[in-house]
Amino acid sequence: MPDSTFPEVRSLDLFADMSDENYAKLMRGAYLQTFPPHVDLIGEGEDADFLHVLVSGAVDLFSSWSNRETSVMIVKPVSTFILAATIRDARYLMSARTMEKSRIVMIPSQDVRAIFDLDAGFARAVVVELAACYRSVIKTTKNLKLRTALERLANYLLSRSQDHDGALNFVLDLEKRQLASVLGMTPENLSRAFKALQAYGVQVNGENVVINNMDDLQTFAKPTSLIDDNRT
Amino acid sequence: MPDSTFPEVRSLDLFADMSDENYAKLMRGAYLQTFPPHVDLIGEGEDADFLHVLVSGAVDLFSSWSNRETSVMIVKPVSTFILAATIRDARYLMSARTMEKSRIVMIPSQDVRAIFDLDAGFARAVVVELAACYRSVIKTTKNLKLRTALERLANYLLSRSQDHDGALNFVLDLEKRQLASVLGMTPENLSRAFKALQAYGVQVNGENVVINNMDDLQTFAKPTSLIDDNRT
DNA sequence: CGTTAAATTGACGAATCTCAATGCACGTGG
DNA sequence: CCACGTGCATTGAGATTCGTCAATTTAACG
Repeated sequence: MPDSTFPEVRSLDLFADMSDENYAKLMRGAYLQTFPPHVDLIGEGEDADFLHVLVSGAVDLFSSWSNRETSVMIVKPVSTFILAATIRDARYLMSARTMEKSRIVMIPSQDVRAIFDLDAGFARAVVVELAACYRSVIKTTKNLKLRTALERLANYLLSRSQDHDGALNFVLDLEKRQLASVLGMTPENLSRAFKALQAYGVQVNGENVVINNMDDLQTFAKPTSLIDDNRT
Repeated sequence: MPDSTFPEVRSLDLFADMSDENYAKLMRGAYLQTFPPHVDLIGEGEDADFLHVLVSGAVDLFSSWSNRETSVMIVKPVSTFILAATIRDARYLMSARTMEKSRIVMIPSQDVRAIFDLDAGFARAVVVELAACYRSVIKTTKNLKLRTALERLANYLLSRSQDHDGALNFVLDLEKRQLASVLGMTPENLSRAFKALQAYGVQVNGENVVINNMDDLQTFAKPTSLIDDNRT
């Protein structure tokens, strides 16, 4: 609420197209908060009172049922989360916790909905953002239903390699236990999956990954932009 | 293009709030087509040239990878499909085929995007619709990652019971092979799952389902509105 | 009826989870 | 500096879930 209008937030695609006036209105009731690692931010089932914008750090969006828990997605800066619940004035479908020290801007949901009606540029950006989120989750579903755990892991490694400009060695950006949950498997199974990928030239040492034979791995993983690409 | 402006479409939430003028503009380039059963409408990977509105019949949205195929969702009238690809001017992530004889209105994607910018009511409706779709897919992901196939089936039956006003017996609205694909299992596994649910008082005869002991089934299935509810 | 596709059943194997034990890193406090 | 937690990762053994293949039964429809 102070003078600062959160420049990192302003430059987000979601807010870039709106008028200064409406942006100011939107941020009037917002506040920036810093959280330590491993702090619960949101519990699934709660009302979506705020749209959250992750400015720095990392947030785990997870869900529980019947003593089981799974990580649905990991949010990296700078991006928003739980936009859909805010729009629909509904309950959160996922819980959220910080993975590292994180700075988060919280914008009252009712303000988001109000400004949405006032600002066509913002409305357009929300739609484009939501459509991207939707497509991303569809890809997750296809990944889960069409592939085995080993295939999901292989494609995950190829994706990370792409993120590093196609590098043949890189560092995992997630704890293995986290990665296992994201990929829909147990940590034990992940360990064995890494070993199984040795047959395709993958070496893993701690958090370091080396792809010795990109062709072999790609032949096995059969990546496709209709599942693995984060952009289109 | 003719006089008819597709009243069934007009009354959809998505189009209800827009001006007559903009609705007319949107429908200027649209056309209604009737398809026989089991006709391919869309192949994944193709450009999203049209927003589709299913007026009657049923459409299967499915996806293939590496010789495998899975049904991601079933579309029932009256609703749109592949709105997200239209909005983002991207390629379809899913293929579509008719399950029965179906009437479908096809609206050029560029018109949808153009009218979106002109009509705030339409913009708002698109966002609300997309947010609902997003939340629905999140629930699908949770269902897949947190539950076994048997649990998914049990909850599916409870959902269908709810759809029939809580009736203890009802008729499956999908072929079993289709249902298996939607639930992420093989037809053989579905057969055995139905048998396994006998232990909880479920009787299946052809397409007829009887729930003899709702409490038993609910105790086993542990349904939750954060996964199973289609509305919120 | 006869043809076709779906559904079921059985036998088997692969994929995955669970439980328990061990190993390994990292940080704290002595 | 080292002992010792603590938590994550790994490994092994065994059970469970689930998929595959083949054969059979059932249902649907001309």
